Amino acid sequence: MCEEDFDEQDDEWALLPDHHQRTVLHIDVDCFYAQVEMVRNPSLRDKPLGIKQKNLMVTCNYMARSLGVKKSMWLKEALEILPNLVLVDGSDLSHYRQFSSKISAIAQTFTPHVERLGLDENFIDVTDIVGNYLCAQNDKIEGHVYGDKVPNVACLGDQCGCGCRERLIAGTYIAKELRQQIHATLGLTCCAGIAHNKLLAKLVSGYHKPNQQTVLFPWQVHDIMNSLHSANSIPGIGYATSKVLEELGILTVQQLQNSAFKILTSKFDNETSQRLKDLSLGIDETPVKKSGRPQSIGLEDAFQKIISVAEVREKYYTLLERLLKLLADDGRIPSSIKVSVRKFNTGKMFRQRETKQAPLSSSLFTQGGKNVNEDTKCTLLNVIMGLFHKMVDTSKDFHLTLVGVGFNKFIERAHDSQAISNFFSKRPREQITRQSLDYEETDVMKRSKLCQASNNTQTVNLEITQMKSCVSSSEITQSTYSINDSSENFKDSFNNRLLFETSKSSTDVKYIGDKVMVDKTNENVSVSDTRKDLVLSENCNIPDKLVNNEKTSTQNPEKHVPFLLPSGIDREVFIALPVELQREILDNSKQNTNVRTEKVLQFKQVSPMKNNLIKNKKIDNYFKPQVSVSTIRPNVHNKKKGSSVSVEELCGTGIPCTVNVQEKDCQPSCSYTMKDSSQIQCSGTSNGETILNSNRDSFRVESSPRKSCITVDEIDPSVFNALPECIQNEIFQEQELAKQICSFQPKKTLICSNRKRRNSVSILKYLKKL
DNA sequence: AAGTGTTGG
DNA sequence: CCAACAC
Ligand SMILES: Nc1ccn([C@H]2C[C@H](O)[C@@H](COP(=O)(O)OP(=O)(O)OP(=O)(O)O)O2)c(=O)n1
Ligand SMILES: [Mg+2]
Repeated sequence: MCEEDFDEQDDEWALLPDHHQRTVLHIDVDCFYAQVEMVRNPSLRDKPLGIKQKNLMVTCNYMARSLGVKKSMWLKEALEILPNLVLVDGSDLSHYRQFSSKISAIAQTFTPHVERLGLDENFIDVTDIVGNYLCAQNDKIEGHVYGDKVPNVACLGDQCGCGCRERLIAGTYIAKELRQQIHATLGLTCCAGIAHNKLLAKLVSGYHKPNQQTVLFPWQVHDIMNSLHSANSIPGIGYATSKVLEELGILTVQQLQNSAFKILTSKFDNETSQRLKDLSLGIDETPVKKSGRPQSIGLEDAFQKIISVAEVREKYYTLLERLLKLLADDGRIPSSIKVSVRKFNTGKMFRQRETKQAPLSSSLFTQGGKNVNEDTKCTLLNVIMGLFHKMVDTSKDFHLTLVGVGFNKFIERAHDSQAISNFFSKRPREQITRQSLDYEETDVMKRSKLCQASNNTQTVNLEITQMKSCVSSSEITQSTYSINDSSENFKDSFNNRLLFETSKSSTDVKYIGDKVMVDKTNENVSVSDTRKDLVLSENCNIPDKLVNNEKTSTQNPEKHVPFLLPSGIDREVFIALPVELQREILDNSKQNTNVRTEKVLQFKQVSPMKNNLIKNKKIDNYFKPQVSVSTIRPNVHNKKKGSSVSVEELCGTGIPCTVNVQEKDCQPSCSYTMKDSSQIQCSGTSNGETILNSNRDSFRVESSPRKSCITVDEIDPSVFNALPECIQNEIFQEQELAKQICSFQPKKTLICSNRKRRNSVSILKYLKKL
């Protein structure tokens, strides 16, 4: 055991002041897959429901849980406990993905700082909007306070004084509103946790389930951390780490809190040791990182046994066909493929998978457009089988239990010269390529007046929620939340995308008590029939005063943030834009830079250990990137003259390198040392053009004078709107980059660009308003 | 364990 | 490329 348990004297721990500057929400949908299935088929609501994949019941609804069934049970096991368990196959994730992206989209109407975790969880950093929800003179809290017996207790005294109390209380209003919107829009209930960092928000969100929310104040951190038992109940400490901790005699969170630095560093590197300690104390400075589009798209298939190459090929082919569809929907081009197998293990199931990757030529995908041709399929299958043979010696017997394929390292689809002729002609919207299927393909909804409505209405039984319909057409037929006559108004013929706000004829829905009013173009039509179960499910507990709301809605913030569009952006145009662009417009208009929120990362994520011994003295460690990529670009310009060296990316390319910035004769000059030790040199010229010379590759660099920072409102909206989505996207990327650079240090400005970006730069000048 | 996804070394 | 972690 660890005899140094209470040895806190060694000052090797970096003892940081624990800040409470942020307000972070974590939301987690209740029994996600099961709820989605119940929304899709309401007759399942009053039955114990399990969702299965193969022989596993991945989740089940709360009724089933109350009857003794647990998440992640074997089907067999679950049926023994509950023979009349209703089962729905959940192998097809597409419905879950759709709902998932809509959840994130709703969160993104509050703030862009939304990080997805799996399909049903989101972290939301609401620090920059809590100000809009601060209410004078009230201690009223929405939902539970950690440790309370009943919800809505008055706030205990402020034991901190830094303002976190007010911010967190404001956070409870945001969480409440967000949850209501998710419910009103999608029919899903969820839990929320409100705290000053991600770890605590996540931990606390699970304290009252289902359909409830809980806030944790900084002075309760000690309590909540000590209420945990085994170390691996901390998110981030998984199986492997806790096994190693066990070897050190560290089993509980408390033991980890009291562990000595030296003990941990005997098995983990310094960063990890510090991170583990911090986690045990509830300290977590990791930022809420905006989730972009997925980094990988993959499929796998598990089975009892496969022993012939023919079967393997068959399996891979089936997966490939499905995967290519997902890929086409995504719209990007993968530059790498990954193939995996799981071999049958006689003994334990150590060593789960093996994978092999191979680069892919982008030309495989640039020809047929969306639908890859048969040749490509064939080529890919051959690549896959090639990789397979690297893993499995087929001259001997083999026994596989899983095969998988995935694409990664995506690049945006290039737009070639033919596109330029189309820039100024209006193309039918249908021809415009869709950027992504998933969570980028989301909707923006208007929320501003909604909570005001609820503020003014105190007499109804249920809190009023008024939303524009935003269910997709496919859901309209299935969801009880649908509105019969809404299809025309809400379906965007463009790419089958639904808009939350469209024309004047959009339909408002009000949920009032157990009745629903449909308010169409200001003409009230009451709908009474099937709407009852629409309001709030009778099977779900509805605590948190969703039901008896008395005055709670008056506690909602007066101030709300409506969408303010930057000048020059027409609302209609805005709405027609892909969500990604909408978001960027909103970002830009708020003058947000990533730098503010995505601060220097002081702690890396828990990292796995290698051979149970982590190097901790290698000089290397001191030169690992300390900042997230998005902060790097601006930092380049803050570098001191002379020879400051740090790890960077090669401006905007994502390629890691070491940058050495110097200034000679007022011209920026820097050299980049790439990972493979190759060198890229660059020096500025007076005409604003810079060419990078590399012994490895050629990079085109444009040193951008300030005037090239073109903002969207310099572009005629109608012209802009007529552009293909992909070009619009580029322009925004360009602007984003320009904005960051302009807002930092225009003095030394280097913009590295690839070919694609150069195109969009050159076309910008044609788009400026006269 | 299904089936996916992200990240750090 | 893989291990570790997450849902
Ligand atoms: N190992 C896992 C864990 C989860 N999921 C899926 C099924 C769940 O429905 C969904 C969300 O996971 P959660 O852990 O949040 O579980 P639930 O949402 O189902 O239940 P809870 O109400 O406890 O959040 O992800 C999965 O496929 N495999
Ligand atoms: Mg969940």
